[in-house]
Amino acid sequence: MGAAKTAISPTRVEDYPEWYQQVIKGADLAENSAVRGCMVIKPWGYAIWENMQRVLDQMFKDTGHQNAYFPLFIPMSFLEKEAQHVEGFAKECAVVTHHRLEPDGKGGLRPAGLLEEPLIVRPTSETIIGATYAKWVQSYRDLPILINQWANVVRWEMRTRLFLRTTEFLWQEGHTVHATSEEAMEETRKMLDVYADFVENYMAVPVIKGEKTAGERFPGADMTLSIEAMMQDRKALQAGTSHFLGQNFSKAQEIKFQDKNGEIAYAWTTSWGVSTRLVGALIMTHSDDDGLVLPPRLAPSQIVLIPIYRDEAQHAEVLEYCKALKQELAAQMYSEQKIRVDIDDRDVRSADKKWYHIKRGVPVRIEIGPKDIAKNAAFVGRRDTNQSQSMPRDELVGGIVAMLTEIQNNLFSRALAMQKANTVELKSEAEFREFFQPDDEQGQSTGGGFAKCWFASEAEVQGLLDELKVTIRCIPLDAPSGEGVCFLTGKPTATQAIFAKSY
RNA sequence: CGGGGUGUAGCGCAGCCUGGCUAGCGCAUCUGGUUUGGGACCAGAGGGUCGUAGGUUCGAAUCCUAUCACCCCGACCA
Repeated sequence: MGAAKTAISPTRVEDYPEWYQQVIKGADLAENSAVRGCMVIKPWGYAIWENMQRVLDQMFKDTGHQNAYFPLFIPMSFLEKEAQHVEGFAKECAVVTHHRLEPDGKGGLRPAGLLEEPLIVRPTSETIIGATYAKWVQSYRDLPILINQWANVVRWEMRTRLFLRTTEFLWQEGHTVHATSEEAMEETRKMLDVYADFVENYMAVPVIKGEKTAGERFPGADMTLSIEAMMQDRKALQAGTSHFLGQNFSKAQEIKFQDKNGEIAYAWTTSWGVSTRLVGALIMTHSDDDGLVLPPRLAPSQIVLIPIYRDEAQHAEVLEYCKALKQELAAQMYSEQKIRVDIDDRDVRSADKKWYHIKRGVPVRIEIGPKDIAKNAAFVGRRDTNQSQSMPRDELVGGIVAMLTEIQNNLFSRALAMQKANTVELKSEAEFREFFQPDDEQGQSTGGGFAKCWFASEAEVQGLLDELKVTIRCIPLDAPSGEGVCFLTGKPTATQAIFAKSY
């Protein structure tokens, strides 16, 4: 066979960033809006996010958290209270300075009603939530506070990309308060585990759990944990973070309480979040040159039935058969829910329908025509392997749960194999430079991969990292604890980290 | 904010340098027909203040001036 025609152009190898855009377009997930840097999330993309939300929300509740909602606006003075935090976010804040519009005399409008104190559109809510918690906490009996909110936030980024980095994005942010450092630390770790569990078992994206170095920490945190995933261009994507905030915010905002001994103590806080960026991670981990590939557990539609017919009489017969088959499939449980089955009965050529659903990543496609009905069979296509075959109807109905499970597992193991194949241990500057060298003259596909390296000091390696556009992703929680030798300076060190190019 | 670029039909573009008939092409859309187990073919149709404002000219998508918007590279980043 010659070069096969792909549904997405360019291919991943030809131009990865452009391929990513085209997958989103082909799957009809989202599009750019009239507002710079902000996206419109379309129904198919939003349905994926809703599935993510549903699963995560249950996980949060199962670990003792409740949902609440805090304001979109934060008084500017709140942000000023935690020095590191201000510094981290000041450069990317949307600021509301007026509360009214009036005619400008030239047929247009102009802002009026200057606010006494500017309001910041939340880039994250530590400050407004902390200020609220300060009022709620009096006694050790009020602790812990375990709250999550689903919200939108705004960060005025210079360059945006659909799902990966947009000016406004959707996320959840958990904010908790604890009486002791140990308890807050345990919460921080627990929520990282929840994220890792979700991303690996639902999104089928393998991750590395680790701790951020001081230079990569969340502004105002004592410790930041993250999960890092490898995309198909071998770049790293931070998929979730969990922060141990120590007493920094409680001191800045007076979150204090009387402990069992009657002493006044500052509380210990945490925060943790994942965003619509996860949709980007999903796309870049599994999709291929024919478009989106969705893991069954998160696919809005897990199975699509495509009727094939020539005339109205056949149409009626085939549709009848599809409806009955749908009922049998949809009655079964997969991943604690009824299987999501749709019949695509649109007045569109069947070949077009097939490609439509391939590009949208539907895990299982079932094509039904008169010939299949005669054999009491169905023509079944799997999106993960792109293989299709005729199956007896009984076998299909009886084996559908196993098939969905197999697809889910296959996606994960494929991604894990990819990650492992591109993770290496490097011991010298020469090896390091070689590893992160661009693959071609245009500098395309420059991912390199994950490099495990011993290093002695963040400051000492910074120059090299800037030069190669590499960052320290994390110090893996399971990193070796012994003594090593810094790959750059040769100094002895106890720290091994993962270095990678990143999004 | 620095350096480059682009604005022409829903989308993608040509035309501009060297001004000239009714502003074109591909995809998409609609109609009719032929097709129909695989991303169809033929014929036809609809759809444009050529980013905006001003200027030069008998005549401007094309030349000049101003302005707006967007894109790419850099600093920032879930």
